[in-house]
Amino acid sequence: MTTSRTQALAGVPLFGGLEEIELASVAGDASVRRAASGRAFFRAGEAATRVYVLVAGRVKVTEVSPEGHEVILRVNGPGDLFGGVAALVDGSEYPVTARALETSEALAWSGQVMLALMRRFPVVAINAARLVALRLHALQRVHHELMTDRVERRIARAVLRLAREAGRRVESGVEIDFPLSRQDLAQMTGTTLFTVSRTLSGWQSEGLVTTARRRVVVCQPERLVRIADDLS
Amino acid sequence: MTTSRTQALAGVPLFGGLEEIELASVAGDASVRRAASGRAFFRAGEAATRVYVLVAGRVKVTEVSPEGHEVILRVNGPGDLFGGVAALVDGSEYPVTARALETSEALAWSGQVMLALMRRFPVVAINAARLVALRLHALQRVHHELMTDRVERRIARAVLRLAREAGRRVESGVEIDFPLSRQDLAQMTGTTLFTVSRTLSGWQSEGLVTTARRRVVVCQPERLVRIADDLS
DNA sequence: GGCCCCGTATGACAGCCGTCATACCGTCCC
DNA sequence: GGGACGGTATGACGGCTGTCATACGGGGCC
Repeated sequence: MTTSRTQALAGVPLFGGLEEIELASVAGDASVRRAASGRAFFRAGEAATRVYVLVAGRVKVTEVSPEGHEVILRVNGPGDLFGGVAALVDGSEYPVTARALETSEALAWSGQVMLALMRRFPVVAINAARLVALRLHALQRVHHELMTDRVERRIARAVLRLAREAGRRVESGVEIDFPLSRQDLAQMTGTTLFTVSRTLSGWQSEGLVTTARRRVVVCQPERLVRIADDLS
Repeated sequence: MTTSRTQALAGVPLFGGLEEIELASVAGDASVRRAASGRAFFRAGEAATRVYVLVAGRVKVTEVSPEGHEVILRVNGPGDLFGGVAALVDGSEYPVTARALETSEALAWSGQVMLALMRRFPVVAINAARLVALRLHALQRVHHELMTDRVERRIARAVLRLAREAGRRVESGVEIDFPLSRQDLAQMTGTTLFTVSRTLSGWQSEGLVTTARRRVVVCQPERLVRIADDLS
């Protein structure tokens, strides 16, 4: 029971630096949450009561504006913290929605319990600060790209990032290992599904990628990198 | 000496929850850093050795891409943490540049000392995680706007934010209390100085704002809010 | 006081890309 | 197997806004 949870927490960055016994104690305070593909762990606006660490599956974190525009902020994989630090602020609400892209499993702690853990094991609080900072830096880079780069380059960067973080080797190249629609890519890169469709079509006809329904395989990463980084 | 530093730290969010004696101890570990207008506390790429808390003045945090495009990520005021969490990661580099917009003064701790403080006072680490999370959420909102909103709305939002965070009441309205050029606004909103100039000119001729060299005064905030929020 | 430079203003032009319309196709579900 | 639906493809059109050129004016520095 708890031992399998403890194993799930080994190697999770949030708990790096804890002894095994401490890890077991942390695991003992956790509850298991599962979400089928398409279901939400939590939605924006709900009371932020829990902190999650993803154990298996994949979770997309999205934000919706009052006008109804939805954007994808990131896609989390196993080991990632999410729902994170909103839950540490009393009475706050989740600012984002976390939705399973495929059947997913996470460990969860209430904000109160996580705060107690952090006071008991300061390294966990330090890790949390670091992790959020890394996420901030990643978002700063994407934000910078959005400000200064054309659409094609932004899509190239997004595809390369996803291939790096969630790629699986297949015979023809590296496949992005979860369902990814044109619309999803558009919501990550600040463009429209039409432009993404056009761009991927172009790349496909030149052999850079092969695509199918909600599938993308990167065949020639180096040419994609050239699109992403070329200083012209 | 240390007592004046201690006073400077009272009310700083990073150290919320510390007793006065503890605060004095924290202050004792700090060194004072000053930067004249236009000088940098640190630059992107330098070894991230120090954590700063701004005591007086104003600091803009910018990021430069390999192509040389510079964007402004935020403007910090007194009490704000900056250079923050990069310094907690061993051997890391600052991902951004922090430059004084006016003569500024900060307290600084080495990353090692700050880590020790966090282990001794876990609440400081928890505060740090919260603060970085708040900054992340703020950037997420701006990022969302950049993806979905037109330029005029983005500029309106940026001006309103600055007026709220760094506004000073004057007879004709609320003046943004530090030098702010068209170029600065462009680098905050992902557009060009030309478009900002055109937009502000339009607003000025309609009486929404008055402008001068690196000066912006918001005269009719409610009409600016309408531009920022109108669902049309 | 005068010069230089930075910041600003404004017009002309073009092109990236958003918007809308239409059609195709694979998948799922009865 | 057939229909419905969600995802994709592609064209036409237009406008927001980036790019470039030019000019002006106020501040600061010698």
